[in-house]
Amino acid sequence: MAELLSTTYTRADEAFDCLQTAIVKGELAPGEKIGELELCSRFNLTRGPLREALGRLESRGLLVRRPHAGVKVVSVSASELMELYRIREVMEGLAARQAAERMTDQEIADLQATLDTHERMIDEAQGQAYYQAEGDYDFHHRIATGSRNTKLAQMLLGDLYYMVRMYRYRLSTSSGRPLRALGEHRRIVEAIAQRDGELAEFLMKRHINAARQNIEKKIQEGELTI
Amino acid sequence: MAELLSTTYTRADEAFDCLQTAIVKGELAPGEKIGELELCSRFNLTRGPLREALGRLESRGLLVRRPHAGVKVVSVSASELMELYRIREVMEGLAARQAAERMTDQEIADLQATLDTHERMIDEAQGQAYYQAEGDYDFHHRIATGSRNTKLAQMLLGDLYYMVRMYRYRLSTSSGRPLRALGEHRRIVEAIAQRDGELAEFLMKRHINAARQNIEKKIQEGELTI
DNA sequence: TTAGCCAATATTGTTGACAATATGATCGCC
DNA sequence: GGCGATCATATTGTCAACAATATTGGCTAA
Repeated sequence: MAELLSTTYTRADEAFDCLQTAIVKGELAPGEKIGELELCSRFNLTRGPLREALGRLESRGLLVRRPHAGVKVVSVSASELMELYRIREVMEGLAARQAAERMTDQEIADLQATLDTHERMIDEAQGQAYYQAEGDYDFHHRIATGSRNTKLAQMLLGDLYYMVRMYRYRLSTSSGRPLRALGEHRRIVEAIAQRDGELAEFLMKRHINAARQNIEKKIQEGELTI
Repeated sequence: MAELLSTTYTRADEAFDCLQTAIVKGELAPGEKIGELELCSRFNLTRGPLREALGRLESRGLLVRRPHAGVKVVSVSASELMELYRIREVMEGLAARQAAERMTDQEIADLQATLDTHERMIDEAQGQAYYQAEGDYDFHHRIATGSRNTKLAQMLLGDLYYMVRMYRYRLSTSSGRPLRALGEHRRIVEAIAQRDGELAEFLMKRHINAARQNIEKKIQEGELTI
């Protein structure tokens, strides 16, 4: 069924991955207008596969194209970023509920183990927000997958997370937040382990809501410019 | 800024639209394997734009591609369709809440007017499920747009609805449901008109949940095969 | 001086030919 | 006779040249 082990990796896939990570990491700045030939030379690609990748990325909302005028990386305003978090809130709430109903015991055990890893990371690499961000991503990734809701996972992992991650990279995490976030993660996993879907949904929604408010505060304080 | 009036319509766009409607209308059956050359002759296209359109459609989950093996229309199982409704439930709940907060009075008035039109349609074209489906689509479309949440509207209108509509076309609406659905629509609009976002969200979620249960029942009764 | 128009240019959109690969049938072997 | 490997074929992936169009700079006129 799921032939994701398909070893065949086409140039268009390569182009897609390269561009996506470049956009997410900020190597291609939001609002930046980029030419096809420039991208070709930069990633050693030809225009055919590149254009196919551009089409996919446009479809996912990471860049906008105007016929004959070129392509530019999407720039998300502060208010749009907040809207993204509102969407995450309800979708990940659903994911948590379904994960509580459907994750295997093994998966839950693994999830708890990763939280321990995250805790060590936070201790060791104090202030290095990068690891925290990666750990956070890992946590949400596992729950999205654990929901066993293919489309939901696809929308979260394929669409929303990439847009959110665009801003994670320049978001200096506030000193207190990582530990509080870890605590929230633990409570969510607890609820999942107890197969309490309703509680898991509630906690997840509150967790993402808190993250949103945290970012909103920073934007208002001018620590984060978008 | 928003040059959506951009009159330039590229071949790839054309290909995309043609294929999308063909898939939604069932002219390309789910699970059907289709060759590129066949599609080219069928829609009078060349392979370049076609491939770009295929990429976009794959990215939206309407078809799956395996390198060198061809492309086939996605086939959604009954359980996956139910999962789609679970996603709709939370996302449209959010849309309704934000619509209650943000729609203009004019938009709300228009929305109420369309409900009157729908009522006439149901009266006149008794049993003609097609009009009911279109009216229903119109209703949900307006609320998604009215949420003023760009990404949310994009995900609903660009992704989910097309997948759901694939099955709308072969779903014979049960005699009682259209009128009940209209009543639910009216109550949702009422809540929006009173700017009661919480209630609008609750009613929308219940509305979609009812639709899901309706379909689920039909599937179990064997009236609808997927 | 500035506003509007026009043309040159560079970029994108499109096309058809070429290369690589999965499929399916044939043949040989067990 | 059934099963596995091999090869031919058709289909997809890739490429480079051609056509169409939006932008930009300069020019003219008010």
